Amino acid sequence: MSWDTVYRIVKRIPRGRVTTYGEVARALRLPGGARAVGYAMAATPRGRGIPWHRVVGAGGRIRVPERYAALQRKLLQTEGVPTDGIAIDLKRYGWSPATKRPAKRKTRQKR
DNA sequence: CATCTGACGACCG
DNA sequence: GCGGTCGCCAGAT
Repeated sequence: MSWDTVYRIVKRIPRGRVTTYGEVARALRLPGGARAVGYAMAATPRGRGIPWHRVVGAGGRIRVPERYAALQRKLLQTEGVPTDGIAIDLKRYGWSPATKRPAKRKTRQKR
């Protein structure tokens, strides 16, 4: 596996939603590999359509350096994700990469 | 091959 | 709730 796998998942994050490093790592069957995911995100090339800003730390807390945190919060707010508080409400804006099953969405998700 | 590092996570005090 | 430690994985040296 490589970071390409991480990018693939990150790119699937719907607009207006966020996920955590841990979730991505779990989706890759790498529990505990959240760190590697974060490292991958740090090396994420800009301009490739990779919504890196939709990946946050556990609990929806921002885990990026200030210089990027400001931009990330702004981008998220632009997408409709309130980041004013200490953390993002994952219960509402969280998105599980492993649960991405829009196949038969009989029960539509609330937002 | 041995070590260190890092946009992490779970635990513990 | 906050800060420190340990364990985790992939890459770079």
